[in-house]
Amino acid sequence: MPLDRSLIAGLPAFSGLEGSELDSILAQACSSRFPRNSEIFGQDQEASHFFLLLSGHIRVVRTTPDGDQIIARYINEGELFGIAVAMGRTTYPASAVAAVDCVALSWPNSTWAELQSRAPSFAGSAYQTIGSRLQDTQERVVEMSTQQVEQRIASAVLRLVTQSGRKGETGIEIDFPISRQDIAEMTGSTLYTVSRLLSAWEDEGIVRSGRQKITVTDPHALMLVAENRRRR
Amino acid sequence: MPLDRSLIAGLPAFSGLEGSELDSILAQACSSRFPRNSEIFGQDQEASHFFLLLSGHIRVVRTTPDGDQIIARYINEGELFGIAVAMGRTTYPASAVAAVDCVALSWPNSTWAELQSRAPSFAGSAYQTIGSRLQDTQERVVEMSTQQVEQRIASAVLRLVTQSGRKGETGIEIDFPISRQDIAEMTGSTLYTVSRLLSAWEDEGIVRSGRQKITVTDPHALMLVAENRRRR
DNA sequence: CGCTGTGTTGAATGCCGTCAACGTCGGTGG
DNA sequence: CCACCGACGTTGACGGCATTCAACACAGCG
Repeated sequence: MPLDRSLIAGLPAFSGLEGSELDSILAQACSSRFPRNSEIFGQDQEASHFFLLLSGHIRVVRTTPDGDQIIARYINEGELFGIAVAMGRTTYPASAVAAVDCVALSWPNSTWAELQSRAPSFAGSAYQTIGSRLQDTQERVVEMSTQQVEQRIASAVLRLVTQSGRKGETGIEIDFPISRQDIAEMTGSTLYTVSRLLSAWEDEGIVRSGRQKITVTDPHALMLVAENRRRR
Repeated sequence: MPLDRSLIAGLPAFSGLEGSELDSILAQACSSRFPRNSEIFGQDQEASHFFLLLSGHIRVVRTTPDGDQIIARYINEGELFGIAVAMGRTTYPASAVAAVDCVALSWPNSTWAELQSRAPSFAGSAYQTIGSRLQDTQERVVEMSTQQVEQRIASAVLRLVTQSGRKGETGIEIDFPISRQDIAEMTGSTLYTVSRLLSAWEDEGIVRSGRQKITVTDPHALMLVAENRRRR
């Protein structure tokens, strides 16, 4: 079954392309389903494809030689990932794991060069994606260098709700399962510290949280925490 | 005076280009001298040019709203910098300061699009530069998340000597002036801790250091420190 | 009904940041 | 040439933040 261009027509990566161009791009793509917690690709694997996430959420994880794991970022719907080819890499620098059941398009890396010349605005958006990820990562380095754990965790939770938030009954909730350990791996902290802080914030009425679930009930207060301007 | 193509012919950014193409690229470039400690461009400034460092060393610095400074990286001879345009940015995300007297080529951003189509391999190398900086920065996040200060500082010093080292009499030395404060801003530490560690390493015969100068006399031992496998 | 993954909380330790005081070098101007 | 001054470097003492370890609670699931 051919893929319908409506899948991708609205995405920023494809803005400025004709319908027929969309079709020819899609003709080379392949759609796949990835169940929750399955690995889409592994760190240091030979990079064979690049991907576009159609639905779900993906966790990008780096593992150190001695087994520590770091969450590099979460990928949201409509974003490119696994674009090692656009960076001139032959292996994936991290692994990608489905945080929930996911659907993604994939293209063989061999199509990259042709795609780039046929649809330069698509390639351009890939480069821009890489650029903004560089910015994000630099920002993270700055945070880790200058802020203490509470502020970093508050910032991380804020980013999660703004990028992947869903309106719930009592506030904005992160719409995929996320554990204390996950937050720790995003902030260079430990699950114990995260647990303590979430408990403290819950006492202050800023968040509500439970098993693999975080709801921010007072985003403004959390912002003050992130900026270390909270009155205590 | 026109610029001679020998200035750039050997650089990886221009590999695979014809001599005449080099000349036409150079025709649009402008060569400038930047004295030590002068600012080439400032953080959040409108990005007007991109640059290639011909000689010297440049420090890329991010400043936080409350005045903390972080050294994002050092630029070495032959590297591109200030390539905000390749990331689709309109402002520079950090400032660039000459660590020593420098000479750099610069191109107006307006030439980027034409350069990209006329010499795609040049643009490609810019994208690869961005990609490898993303990798480096991710690596730095991993280090800051998993290693303690002594290991991070050892790694930073090792990177400096391998990327910008010069053989001295007693070992490999970093060939531009660098202070304890600079190392601290590269590692998310403080000048006090850096000073203590350098003193300790000097007692162990791993480094020799003085005012704005660091010489590694035993790189292998420093590597063991970086990997936390030193026998004490 | 146990088992595994997740979350909570207390207590103790220690790394490293902070502050203070002092030492030293190098450039500059009288 | 010398005195001065600012930038840089060193070292000790102290303290706090966050990790570490341990023990327990709870949920979901086979």
